[in-house]
Amino acid sequence: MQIISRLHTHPSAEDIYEEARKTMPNISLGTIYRNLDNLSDDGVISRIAVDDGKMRFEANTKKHYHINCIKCGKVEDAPIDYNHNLDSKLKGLADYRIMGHNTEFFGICPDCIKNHKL
Amino acid sequence: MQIISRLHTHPSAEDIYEEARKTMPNISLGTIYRNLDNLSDDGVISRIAVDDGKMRFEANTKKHYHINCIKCGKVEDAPIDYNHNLDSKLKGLADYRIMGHNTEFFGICPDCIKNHKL
DNA sequence: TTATTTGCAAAAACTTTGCTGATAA
DNA sequence: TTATCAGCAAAGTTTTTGCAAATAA
Repeated sequence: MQIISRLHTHPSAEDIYEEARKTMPNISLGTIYRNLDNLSDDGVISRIAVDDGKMRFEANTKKHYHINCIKCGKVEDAPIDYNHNLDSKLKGLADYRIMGHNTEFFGICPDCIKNHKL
Repeated sequence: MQIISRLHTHPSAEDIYEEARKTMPNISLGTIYRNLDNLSDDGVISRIAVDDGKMRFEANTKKHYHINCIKCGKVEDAPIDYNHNLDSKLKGLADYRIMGHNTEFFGICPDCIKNHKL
């Protein structure tokens, strides 16, 4: 938990594992996944699904959006508020019991623009 | 391509494989993945990342949103328009070169509400 | 013939699970 | 002591890849 709070990088399980091993060299990846599951079931951390196939985690459980660089894969918080209004709007249009939404912006980050990476 | 156009269910690679085997019994999953990659690189189909770990595909390449049932996993198009304005708004706030966004609603579908599945 | 695509099987990437021993209550 | 959690390794799921044979240009 301390590790996730400390990292502001939206780490994957593997990232957290690497970080954890610095202080607990014998910890296993299975333990990381199990604790990540427990923490997110308890609502203490949140899971982020990015289009790159791996789950990411963060300590910020407040609803907010992310922005993902399609070149380097970096994920950051988007500087824009969660639109609760959108959920209300959809409630009137769909027969679903709407519980929320996730919005993920994609684009090219300043670093990759500067390095004109392809 | 015909298969994806015909199915309106946002199928996964596995779903498309099952469907393809009905007419081409010897087709392999590797071929499905390769063609799915080619088609989406060419922009003829689009990829949808849902939080359940597998990619889904659809023939509709027009920007739109999805709604995902957290009980049965079903994915449908959300009856709400893409908000181009949101991209413009973020362009003024972030140093990213914004290319678009994906919004995925989550909730419980009518069928699962009716069957009060847990 | 030359280039492209396929089937097949193996491997890769990410995540989950079973089991035994360690730790905590 | 009894319940919970960890390490380890095996297995599960989804996706990618190497290669020789088949097909298309």
